[in-house]
Amino acid sequence: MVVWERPEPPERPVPAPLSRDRIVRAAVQLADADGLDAVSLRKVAAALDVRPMRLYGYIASKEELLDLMVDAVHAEIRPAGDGWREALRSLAEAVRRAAHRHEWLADLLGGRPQLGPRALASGEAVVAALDGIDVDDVMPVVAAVNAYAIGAVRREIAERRAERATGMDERRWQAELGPYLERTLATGRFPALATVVRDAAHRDADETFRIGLDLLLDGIEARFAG
Amino acid sequence: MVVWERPEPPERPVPAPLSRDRIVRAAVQLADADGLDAVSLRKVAAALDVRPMRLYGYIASKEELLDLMVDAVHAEIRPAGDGWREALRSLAEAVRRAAHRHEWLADLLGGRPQLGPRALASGEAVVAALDGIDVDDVMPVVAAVNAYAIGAVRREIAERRAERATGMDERRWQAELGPYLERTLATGRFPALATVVRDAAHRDADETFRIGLDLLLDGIEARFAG
DNA sequence: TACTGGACGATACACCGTATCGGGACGAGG
DNA sequence: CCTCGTCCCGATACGGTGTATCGTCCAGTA
Repeated sequence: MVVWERPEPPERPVPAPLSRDRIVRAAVQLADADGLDAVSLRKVAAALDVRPMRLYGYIASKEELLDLMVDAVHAEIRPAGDGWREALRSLAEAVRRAAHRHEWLADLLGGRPQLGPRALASGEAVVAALDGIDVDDVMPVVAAVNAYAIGAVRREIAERRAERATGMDERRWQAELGPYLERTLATGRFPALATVVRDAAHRDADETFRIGLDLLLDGIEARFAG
Repeated sequence: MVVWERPEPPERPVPAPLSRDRIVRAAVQLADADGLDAVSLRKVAAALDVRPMRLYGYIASKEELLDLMVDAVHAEIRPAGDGWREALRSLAEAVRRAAHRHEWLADLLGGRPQLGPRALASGEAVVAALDGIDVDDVMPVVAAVNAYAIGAVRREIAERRAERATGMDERRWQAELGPYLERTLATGRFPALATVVRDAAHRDADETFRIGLDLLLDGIEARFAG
């Protein structure tokens, strides 16, 4: 059959150009939109118009994909500011801001060692800013600030989710947990707790985070940079 | 057929007596032995010689089972000691010890609000010990120590697992991560980090945890109990 | 005794991560 | 240029997950 009347071959779907970067971006997008549970290799593959097993050319397991996602977000975590104190504070606050932008980060933070290039770059930046501190003290100090940031952020995100889950309202969890807590405290089994909840000023999340961070930084200053 | 020659009905397995407590104990045992991934409703049910759906009479979802597991472990977390400082320190160290006994706890800590009776009892005990501190400052202080403990413990357990995964050896991760880190630091892209890793004294996990905790407690003391 | 309401849990569903291995692309040898 | 062998890709399949559904069976009542 001559070429003039021979039909073109069926439009073969161009194999979607793929890369770790594209895969990770798709996964992050899914997680941002619908939470970490929405990240499955099948869904990521579908978002890229690709069959699932194709991904295994770029990653060895789902765990690796999660590691890559965390490292990708570390690009947004760059300490800035003059002096060790500002560097540490901005590190902690950058972690918190990143977790606000990507709530799923709270589920992953601290779950596995972060040794990707962007995480190391964050570490490099903060360690470099700590040159006023004895080299033997740098690691414990950074570790402490990191630990605080991770724990505080997890707690904050967990609370935010619990509030959202019980009815989408902002101030009071009306549906379940609020009344449960009130009832439980009213039993008198937790008198000190009840007093604090009743009488103490209720701080918002920003303030709570800042207070704890300041306490830790004060302690560091007194010990190492006095 | 007369009863004399009619066989007895097949020995029906006595329906295993069940309770939340038994279910949670079985789940904790599975998690202690083989990690959190080994906890599935099917495996828990099998351990209790029961069909999976039976469990839904006692819990509404797997998430609730995990909440119950965390609360059960909180029975081991009781702050002790005289004065607010000792109470906070022993709280943090009790969390850490619990996570050493139940590594899976690190995966769950801070992931959801802890409002079970045993978790509240821990909170009650520590808040009661803080009566020397202004009522408005109690929550932020406890939250800060809790945040630090959660973050530090997660980090520590994550590292321990990474070491174990790369070849079961204690001091040096020979298989993968160690050499990777050395190679990466040798590139010169992270000079400050490389200096610290090369020159600084390497602290063990106990010491690292204690240092960070002391820093935080110092900061609290300076601000609120001075 | 006959009926009925409700609780229980076997079955089934939708989905997961990934091991396997058939088939097709491609390079080498005749 | 054709054939054969190799290797690698990815469709298929497997063994698992959490839990919705709804048939079955039993207890309680009329």
